[in-house]
Amino acid sequence: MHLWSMDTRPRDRLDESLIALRRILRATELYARDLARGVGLTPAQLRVLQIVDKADSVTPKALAGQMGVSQATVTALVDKLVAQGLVRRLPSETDRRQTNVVVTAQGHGRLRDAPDPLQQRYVRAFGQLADWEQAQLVASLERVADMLDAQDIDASPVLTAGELHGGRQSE
Amino acid sequence: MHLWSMDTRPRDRLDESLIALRRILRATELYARDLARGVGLTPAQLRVLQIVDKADSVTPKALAGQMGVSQATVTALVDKLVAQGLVRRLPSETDRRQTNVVVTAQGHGRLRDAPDPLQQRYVRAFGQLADWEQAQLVASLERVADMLDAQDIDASPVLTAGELHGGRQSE
DNA sequence: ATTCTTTGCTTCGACTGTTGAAATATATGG
DNA sequence: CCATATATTTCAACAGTCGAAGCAAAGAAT
Repeated sequence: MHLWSMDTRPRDRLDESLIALRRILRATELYARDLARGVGLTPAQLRVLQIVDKADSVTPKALAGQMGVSQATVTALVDKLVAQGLVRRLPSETDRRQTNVVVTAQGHGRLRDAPDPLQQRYVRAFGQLADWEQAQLVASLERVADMLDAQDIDASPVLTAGELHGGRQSE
Repeated sequence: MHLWSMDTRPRDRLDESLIALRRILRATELYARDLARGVGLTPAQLRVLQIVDKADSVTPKALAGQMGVSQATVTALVDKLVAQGLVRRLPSETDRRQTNVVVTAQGHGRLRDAPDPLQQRYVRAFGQLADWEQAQLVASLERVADMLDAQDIDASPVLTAGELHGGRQSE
C-alpha cells in the first residue's frame, strides 16, 4: 500500500493511533449504552449479568475485582438485578461468608436478546476479513492491550464465548 | 463446519480480538479514573476541560455532541468546572442564545498536570516500536475503529494535537 | 475454647453523571 | 407581530460510585 515516504513523521503516527483508539473507545461506549437500553438494563447492570453468566457463579468480591469497582457498588448492582428476577443470591455452602450470584432462567432469557456489546457490528466485519488480516489485527490489538494495561490488571477473564477452556461444570 | 487449519480457526481469532479490545477498554477506563482523581477532577469533568481546551471555545451544544451526552448533562458538568474556576461562560456576540465555554488560566494550569488519559503509558511504549510496527499498528487500529463506528458518529474532532487538517468546520 | 484478627458482604450517607420535560431567551421567517 | 425553531438552563428523579461503619463467619493465637 502507501509509501509512507515524505509526510509521515513518527509524531503523526502517534496522533493517528491515539485518534483511532479514541474512536474505538467512543464507539464502544455509545454502542454499549444503546444495547443495554435495548434490553431494559443499564450498561453496568448488563455487564454484571454477562460476567455472572459466563462464570456460572461468581462472588461479589470477584465481580468487584473484574469490574474494577468496589464491593459496595457490586452490592447495589446485584440488588437491582435481583429485584428484576434476573439473578439470585445463593449462599455458599463451603464458606458462609460468601454469596454466589447466579443467573436465573429469566436472566438467561434476557441475555439471549443482548449479545455482547461489541459483537453485532464488529463481528460481521471481522468475519469478512482475509485470513492474514485477521491474524494481523489480533496481533496488533494484543500489542496495544499490552502497552496499555501493562501492570495492575487481572483483567480479561470473562468474555464473549467459549474462551474459558471447555470445562463447564454442572449448575 | 469445515476444518480449516487445525489450530487457529477463525472463531478463535474473533474471540482473541474481542478479548484484546476489552483489555484496551478496561485499561483505559481505569487509567482515566486514576488520572482524573490525580488532578482533583472526575473523568467526565476532565474530558470537558480537555475538549474545551483544544477547541479554545465550544458551545454546550457542540460539547454534548462530541461527548455523546445530553445538553442537560453538559450544563451540569460545566457548572462544576465554573465553580472551581477552571472554565468561564462567555456569551456569544453573534447569537445571544449561545454561550461559549472557555478555559481560564487556572484551568490551563490544571491541565498541565493532566496529560491526555491515554498518553502517559501508551506513548512511551509506542515510541519504542520499530517504524514498520508503528505503521502496522496504526493501520490495524484504524481498521478496527472503522468497523466499530461505521455509521452514526461524527466522533473524533477534539483530540491530542494537530490532527485537524481536513476541514470540518463547526456548525 | 476464648479472644483477636481478618475476610466477605451489606448498609448508609453523600456525591457525581445522566436524562427527559419544562421553562427561558433568542433567532428566523412569514 | 406571530409562530416556530434553536440554544441553553432548570428541575426532579434515578443510576453508579465510593468510603466508612456494621455484621457475621472463618482463621489464628494463646
